[in-house]
This record gives sequence, C-alpha cells and structure tokens, in this order.
Amino acid sequence: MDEDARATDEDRPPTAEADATATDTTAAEAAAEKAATTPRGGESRARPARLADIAARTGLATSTVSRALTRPGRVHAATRARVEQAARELDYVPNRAARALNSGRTGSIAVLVSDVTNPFYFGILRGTARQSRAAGLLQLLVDLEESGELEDALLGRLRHSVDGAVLAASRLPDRALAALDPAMPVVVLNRRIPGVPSVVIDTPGGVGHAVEHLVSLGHRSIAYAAGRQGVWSNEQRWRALARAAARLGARAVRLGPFPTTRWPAGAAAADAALNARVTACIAFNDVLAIGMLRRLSERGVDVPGELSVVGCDDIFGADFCSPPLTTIAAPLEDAGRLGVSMLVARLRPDPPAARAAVLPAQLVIRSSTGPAPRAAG
Amino acid sequence: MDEDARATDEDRPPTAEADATATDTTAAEAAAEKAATTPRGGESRARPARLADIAARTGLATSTVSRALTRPGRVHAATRARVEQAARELDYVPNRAARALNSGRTGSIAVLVSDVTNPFYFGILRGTARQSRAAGLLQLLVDLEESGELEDALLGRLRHSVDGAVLAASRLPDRALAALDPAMPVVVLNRRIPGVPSVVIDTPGGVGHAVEHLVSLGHRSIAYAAGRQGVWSNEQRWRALARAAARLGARAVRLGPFPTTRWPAGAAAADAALNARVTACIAFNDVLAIGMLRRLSERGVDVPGELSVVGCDDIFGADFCSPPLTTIAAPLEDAGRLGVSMLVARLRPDPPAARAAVLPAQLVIRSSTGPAPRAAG
DNA sequence: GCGATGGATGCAACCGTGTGCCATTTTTTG
DNA sequence: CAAAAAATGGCACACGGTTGCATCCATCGC
Repeated sequence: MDEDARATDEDRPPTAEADATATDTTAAEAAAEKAATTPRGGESRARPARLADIAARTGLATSTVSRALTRPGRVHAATRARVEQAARELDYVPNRAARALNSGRTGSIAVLVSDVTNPFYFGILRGTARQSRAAGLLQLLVDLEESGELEDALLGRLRHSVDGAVLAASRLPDRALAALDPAMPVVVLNRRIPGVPSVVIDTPGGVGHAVEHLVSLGHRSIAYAAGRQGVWSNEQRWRALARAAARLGARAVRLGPFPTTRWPAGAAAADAALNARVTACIAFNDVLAIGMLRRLSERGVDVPGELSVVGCDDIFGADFCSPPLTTIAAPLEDAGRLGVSMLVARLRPDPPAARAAVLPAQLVIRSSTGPAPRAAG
Repeated sequence: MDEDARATDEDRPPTAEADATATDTTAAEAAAEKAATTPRGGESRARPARLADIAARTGLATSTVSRALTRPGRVHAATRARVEQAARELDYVPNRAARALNSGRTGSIAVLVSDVTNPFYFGILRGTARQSRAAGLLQLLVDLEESGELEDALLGRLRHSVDGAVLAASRLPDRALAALDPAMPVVVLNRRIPGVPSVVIDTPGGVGHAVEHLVSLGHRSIAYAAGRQGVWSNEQRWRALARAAARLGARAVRLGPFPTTRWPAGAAAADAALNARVTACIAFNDVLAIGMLRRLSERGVDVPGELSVVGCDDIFGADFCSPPLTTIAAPLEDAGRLGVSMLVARLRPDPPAARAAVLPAQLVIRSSTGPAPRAAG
C-alpha cells in the first residue's frame, strides 16, 4: 500500500520504458513456487486443484466427485455437500480444456467483426458480451480488419475451437456461410441468408420513415450516399429509399459508393451531394453522415438550411456532432443479445429451425434535418 | 445466388420474427451427416479429422504425424511432406482443447475491460486484437460492466482457461492483482503496481503541457473535473495539474468526482466549473469533457470565449464534437499492442522481469481552448 | 427370510495431442 | 567390415473430466 504511494512520478519525461522496482519480489516469488510443487518437468506455476484432489480429500472416486458437481441429483445430498465443501476449500475450478476434450463443447463462442474500431460494433459487442455471460459462455472477439480472406481462414481454424459464432457483417458469400453451418453453428447479423439464422435490423423501414419526414418538410430530391458495393444492408437501404421516394413522388439519386470506415469518406460524399442538386441526403451509416457534416461545415454549407442530412444506426457521437444528427437508430445491443440467444438455442440438442429475426429501427429526429430551401427542386 | 435475390422484402412491417425458407435444406443436410459417420452416441456433427486419421492415411504412427507437424526437424523431409499433404487433403485442424490439456497452454488470452461501450477501449481493443493475432493467440473479450466483484469472480474462473490476461482499468486492489500473477500472468494498463508488468500512458505529462498551453493563453485559474475517486489515473492527472499550476503561478481547483461513463455526468461538471470562477477546465477524460461541452452549449456559454475545456484520451468523437475538443491524445492502439507483447514475453519459458512501459501522450489543440476572457482571473 | 428393486458409488475406458523412452534403420568412422 | 553415432519412427502414457457399466448396499414387498 505504501509502495503504491511511491509510484507518483508524473513529471518524469515520457521515456520509452522505465524499469519497475520489482526484480527482487519476482525472484522471491519464483523461488517460493519452485519449492512448492513441481508436477512435471519443472513447471513454475502452482498446480491448480483437480477432481482427483477433491476425491482424495473426501475419500470418494473422481467419477463421484464429477457427478456431485455437475449432476446434483445423481449423488446423495450429504455426499454432494461434502464435495462442494472440499471444492471450496481447494478453490477448485474445472479445467475447461479437459471438459471440452471429451464433451466436444468448449463453452465459448466467437464474435467476428469486420473492424473493431467501427463504432457500429460497440453496441453489438455489449449485447453479445452480456448475453454470453448470461449463458455462461466466454466470448472470443475476432477482428477481421476488413479482410475477407482472413475471415475465411479464421473461421476454418476456429471451427473446432468454439461452439459457434456470431458474424456481424460478414464478407463471405452466401454459399460459404450456409456451408459453414453443419461444422459450426452460426448466426449472422445484418444479413439474410436462406438456411442460416439471422438477426436483421429493419433499417430499411426506418429509411421509409425518414423519406416521409423529409418529404413532409418539402424535400423533393433525395440522395442516397451509398456504402461499400455489394454489402447486403447497403442495397437494402437504397431500395427502401428508392421505393419510398417513388411512392411519395420524390426523386431518388444514388451516389457513391463511398468507403465508410475512414474519415475522408464523408468529404467525397458531401461534395457529390452538393453536385447532385438535391436538398437532402440519407447516408449509408452515421460514420459517413458525420463525415459529410464535417465537410459541409468546412465548405460553409448550412445544415439543414441548404442540405438536410440523415444517417443510419445512431452510433456513439451522433448526438453530439454538429449539428446533432437525425438518424435511424438501430437497437444494436438488442441485436447482439438476440444473436447470442439464437446461437445458444442452436446449440441445444434439439435445435429449432433457422429463422430470421427482425428488429425495428426508429427514426430519431435531431437538428441535421429541416425544411427544404425555397429555390431548389 | 438466385435465392439471394429473393430475400428483398424491405417494405415488410417490422414484425418480431419471420421464418426463413430453410427447413428443407437443413433437413437434407442433417440426413447427409447422419449417413456419413456416427462417432459416438449419434452426434449430429461431422467428425473432424484427427492426427489418427492422418496416421492411417499415411501409414505412420500418430506420434510421428504429431512431430511432423510441430517439430519439422525431427522427422525425415519426405515423411513430413507426405504428412502435410494428407493434412491438407483431410482439412486437418488441430484440436485446441486436446493441445491445451497436455501442454497447459490454451493459446488464448483474456482482455478485461470495465465497460465495452466506453469509447476509451476502442483503440485499446484494436491494439490487443492485432497483436494477439500476430502472436497466434485468440483474444477473449470480457466486459466487467463496472463491477469489481464480477472482475474478481471472473478472474478466478478464467485463471486456468487462458494463458494470461490484459487488464485495462482494473478495479481490484493492488494486492489482489499482484497475488494473481503466479497463477496467471497479467499485464495491467493505465496503472502501476510493483511487481506487475504495466503499460502506462503519460497523460500526466500531457496535462503539464495543457496547463502551459492554458497559462500561455492567459488563464490563471484552472479547474480539474475529476473522475471516479480512487482511480489511479484520476489521481495522477490531478496531481500533475496541481503541480504544473503551482509551478506556473496559476490556481488549481479540483471539482467532482463525477461519474464518467454516462452522459448526464458532463452536465454537473459544467455547472460546477461555472460556479468555480475558473476560465479553463481540464476534464478527467473526453467523455466527461464532451458532456461538459453539451451542457455549456445548452446554457449558452461560449466555448472557448468564456470557458476553455480540455479533455483526455482523444477518443472517437473528440474531433467532431462542437467545438472540436482540445485534448491529450493517448496512443491507445499502441498501448493495447504493447500490453499483449509484454504478456507474450511473460509467457516465454524465461520471462523477463516485470517492467513498467510508459508511452508518451500528445496535446492536440483544437477549438475548445482559447484566450482567457479579460474580466476573470 | 429371501429375492427384487433402485439409489449411490466405483471402475475403467475414452476424448486428441504431445513427448520420453526405446527399437530400428541409416550413416559415419576407425 | 565392424562398431559407434546419428537419424527416424513407434509404443505407451499423461493431461483432467465425463460416462457406460458394474457393484454394492439398503429398503421394500411378499
């Protein structure tokens, strides 16, 4: 404790490294360990308790101990109590590897995201994290760094290391994902594939509402700033916009595609929107939309006075950018939770048929949308 | 492929669930599997290839196959080629559980964060994800949801399931963390504990620069909007501010503590700063600072005209809030990478002594700081 | 009092991989 | 050409937990 107070050298210049004062303590620890138990080949770690240790302590067989801990009804109540007592005393923690080896279940799932730094995944990750823990599963986070090949390779190697996977925004073709299922149960988010359970957010429905919102404000020409070509949700959103515009007598223009993961993206989209003679623009996602806002601000374009901007997803930051962004809010945490729930259901001995869950999206109106300017069409 | 085109029903009302059209295909698949191999008790999954399968195919012993794949020098080159060929043909993937069981190494590490939705962790997670993959390790993401008890319990259960852990912002007391090390190697981020390897970002140094920046702009009274009491980095930053202010002849005021994970936090901090008769405020982190900006904007206070605001960390959003935030940028991805590197070094047979790496932080000047107003002092 | 019944427990065989030790083969050396 | 040395491959066991089957004992019914 008093050692802690000593470590206050905040005025030290930022050197690359600084040695801690721990050389002696670690040496002492190592010596202590070595003296304790040396199970095999001189390992330096203390040996954790096994079932056999509990068995020895209670005078039971390991099989009985195992049943006492995992099949409570299968042993005498008194025996069970004895075993649990001993387990507590020895600080017993079951070895997951051993359990996995003969049961085939690892007790963990993988969550694959295309890019961890994309704020879109924050909410999803929180949802998967919560539901995983609720289900007693560990969550492997795999960042694909926007690489489809990496995804393929990783899925192959993960196949037998996890019980299943949640794929948030996979890049693999439908066939590859559908083929994956027998080897490893999979749930996909934001995509619909026949035969694969999925969680889809009804952002297209929200796009319809956004178009209504814009048309009611007098907009008659609405652009769509597209994301990466071929992405399922990207095409869905464009179609929803085109359809709603047609229904309401407005003109729909498709711009792009624009990259949506790096900041420069929004600039190109903003310029394209200004060229397209529209009064409003719905962007594929909030990252793109916020990038547009920045560019428009740089160019001195008034939002929403001259151009209204709508985003998708309601990511972190959409409420404090300038101006606060009107967006189609996606229930990301719910989607993550539901994805894991469906995966867990899929892992049960009698898996339900693959289904596609649809979560509603809400149009959140902030300050980046307003009445259409008079002159434009 | 043509099936994919059919799945375009974006105008469908957002129902809770919709059945996929996959019942027949999954049934066919299941039948095909059952016909293939039924290893034990009629499992429904296809049996993955094992070493024994390669051995049978090549006419070698499993031990030789094992060595061919893991100890290239130990077998004849021709034998090794045969084995690798067979492994490819059978799509062999080593069973991690079995490997872990007898080697004691799981090939995975845990990364513990106190709250996944805190944008502070985004950069860190990307760093740990990259370095983990580079080291051939899987990364377990554990969200502690701001609960110290959960952390304690989880660390106990994880102890034998992972090779080590990176603790980003742990809540456990120093003693508990130091005691953890013999059972499970650990690297802590943003905290310095004797005997435990750590990666610390020199934000306090950056705070010093920020104070110089503010003083040079004429500020003489600077507030610190504190984060959660007792957090190591929080105390460090305050001390750095107080020390730098004393050195430069400015007055330092400590406000708070304020919660820094939820948005309402910033409001209280902003009001407190206005009451404190200061002209500038350095906040514990960017979440708090951005919350302050929002509140100040609501109250019609000009930033930086009436009050300058500085944040810490340079999280996602700090560059597009209004006004863009002057902040002390932390190299978060580097910190994550380095944390994993140090953990990996710790896992080697001859672990180096625990050391504390310090990464420099940079003051990034944007638009939330400016000259001090005339009247105040 | 004896056999049937069922609950409680132990035995032993797995799961798939890694590795120490030994047998065998091949190469080198005197 | 024989002996020594090196290279190569196989046997068997260990890792820790689960589970089918056998065993044992107590209780119950007749």
